[in-house]
Amino acid sequence: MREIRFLDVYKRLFNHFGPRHWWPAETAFEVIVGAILTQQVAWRNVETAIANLKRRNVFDPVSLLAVPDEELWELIRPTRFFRQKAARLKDLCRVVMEGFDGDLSAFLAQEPNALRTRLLAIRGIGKETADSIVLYAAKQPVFVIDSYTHRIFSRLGLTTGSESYDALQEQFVKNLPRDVGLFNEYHALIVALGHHICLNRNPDCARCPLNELCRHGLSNPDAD
DNA sequence: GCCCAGGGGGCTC
DNA sequence: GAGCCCCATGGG
Repeated sequence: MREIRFLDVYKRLFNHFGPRHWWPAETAFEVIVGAILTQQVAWRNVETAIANLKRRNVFDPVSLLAVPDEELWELIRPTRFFRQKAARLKDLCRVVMEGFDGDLSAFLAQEPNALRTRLLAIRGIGKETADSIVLYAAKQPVFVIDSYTHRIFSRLGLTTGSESYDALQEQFVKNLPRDVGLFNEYHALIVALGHHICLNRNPDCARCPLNELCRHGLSNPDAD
């Protein structure tokens, strides 16, 4: 019942959008930096900031820690809240340096729950950011919840829309096979749907796959 | 000019 | 736990 519906939504989204190839990053370090910088900001601004960091040649834990705060602020200014985010980036780098000799892959190779707990202990890394890092950088099967997930699945009638982060995550985990590839693709597809003719701006868009899903009552996942 | 993006923390009640 | 404010850029 529920399990089929969560998978049906996935299938219909995948049929519509195709593979999303997430996370848009070349390295694990880039995933982590992007996950912090993307908080409450459009992704294009993150791309600008990452390009700035690469151009300045400070795109690794050691170099980034050596940049004076004022200079780091200017490099990541396009991502809003740049003073906070600069401190968060440095805190993360410091954890990797002090606990793992700067070995990022060793840091990410921890047992997933331990990694998540360690990430959550860093100020400025909450559940969504931590789970994004565990899923997309460490490639462990945790399901990432974001605001689109809350909005879309309550619109579909599968959830109430007022669940906590943990409760909604639990819904996905218990109704889907625990597969890192599926979790990776599903969250990316949810974001794609959220971006596509966004829910509040153009709810009547005839081509919106969300409305398509609603009209068909999620009953025919293979007919798209 | 106005709105809002791929959040999180701290505070209050 | 919910509600509110703070952080403070840039494109449509």
